[in-house]
Amino acid sequence: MTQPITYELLHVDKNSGARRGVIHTPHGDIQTPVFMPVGTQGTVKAMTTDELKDMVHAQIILANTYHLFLRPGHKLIKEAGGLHKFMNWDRAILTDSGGFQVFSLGALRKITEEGVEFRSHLDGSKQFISPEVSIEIQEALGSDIMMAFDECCPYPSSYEYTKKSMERTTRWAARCKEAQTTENQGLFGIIQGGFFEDLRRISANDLKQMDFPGYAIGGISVGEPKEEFLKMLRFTTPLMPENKPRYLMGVGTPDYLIEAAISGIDMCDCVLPTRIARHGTAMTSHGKLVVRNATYERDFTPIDDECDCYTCKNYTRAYIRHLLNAKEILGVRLLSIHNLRFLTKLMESVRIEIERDNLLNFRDEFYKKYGYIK
RNA sequence: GGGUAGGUGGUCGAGUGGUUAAUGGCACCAGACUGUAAAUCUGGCGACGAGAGUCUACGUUGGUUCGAAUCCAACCCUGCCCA
Repeated sequence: MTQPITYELLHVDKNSGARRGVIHTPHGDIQTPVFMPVGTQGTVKAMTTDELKDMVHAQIILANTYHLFLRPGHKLIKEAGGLHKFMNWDRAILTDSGGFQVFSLGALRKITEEGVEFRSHLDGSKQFISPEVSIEIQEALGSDIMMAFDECCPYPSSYEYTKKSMERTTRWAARCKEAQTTENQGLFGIIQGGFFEDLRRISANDLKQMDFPGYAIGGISVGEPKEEFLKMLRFTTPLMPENKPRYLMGVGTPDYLIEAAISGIDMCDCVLPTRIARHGTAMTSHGKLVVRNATYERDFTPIDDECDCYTCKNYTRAYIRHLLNAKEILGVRLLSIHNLRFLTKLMESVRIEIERDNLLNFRDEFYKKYGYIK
């Protein structure tokens, strides 16, 4: 069968080693490195799909297996014609497997070799997700890229626990691959191993044997110090195949995204831009800006004077602060548009700078203005 | 004019003799947020002080008491009812 997800390497930055490429999917090409907005429940919170295309220029978005399984149910979405049709999005979709919920719903789940029993955060009911169930759900959703069902370990975790967990994740990955029945979806393996280099190496090697069309790094950016993050990122990325997409899960902040690209990552996703937008904070070229704060009460300038987004072209800090203060939905919407566009724009710049072999200089310039965050 | 209920910190509103600078909500101020249990959560919120602490406060004035937002008196003001 022809592989539905393929990676084409266009250029490698001679100075940083960063990759400029294209991922071909059944729902269009993705220019990489790419930032993928997260739309857990079949919606990037507060955004219409037209806004995601026209204002944010999103090439691909995420959705979540666990959440859509609980509500409205994957069968309903299949009945609707799949998630693309259900949510009116004709570009690529990547679905997370529910693996992150094994981590984030720590208190509400029980892990066994067979799978994970969750207490639904919605109604407390018992739910069970195994590698096979996760794939069944993701196939029903019809995403372009499915993720293997994994466990994302908390930070810190002991060597013993991390090792057991990683080995189980590897066995689960094999079961996911075995369970897949569709030919128009690509299943990515997830490298785990916490903050232990030998475990990362084992995980990467074992998963490579299974020949997935793409690989992800999971289990970092879970609250560790930045040095730890960078160390693990720089150690793990070179272990990933060069001819396939490399996806760093759950990142993030502008500085992390640039570092990821430099180390050779092609894809990143994060809830941060939309979440902090809802909480009143903007990402800007000069660092983060808490628009809620009283300092901006009479600031009639845009969120970011260097931004080309709809929000920055049309609205002021003072107005957005007022909307947030008055709890008007528009404030959250405008900030979400801005934050998402800020990151997709950042990645556009990253792609251009890679082509010019100039990403390292770009990073230095960016940090000068943005502030290097430890 | 008579009766009645009441006047508490930005606001609404608890508190009816001491451990009360005074519960709580809201407003306000700040912080956190990284494969979304998140339009959420945490903290602050009389003044001065880095702090220990000091001072000023529960309509006003006076009183009772070791001690008063809490009890008493007069006055001022507000709501409601009657004339």
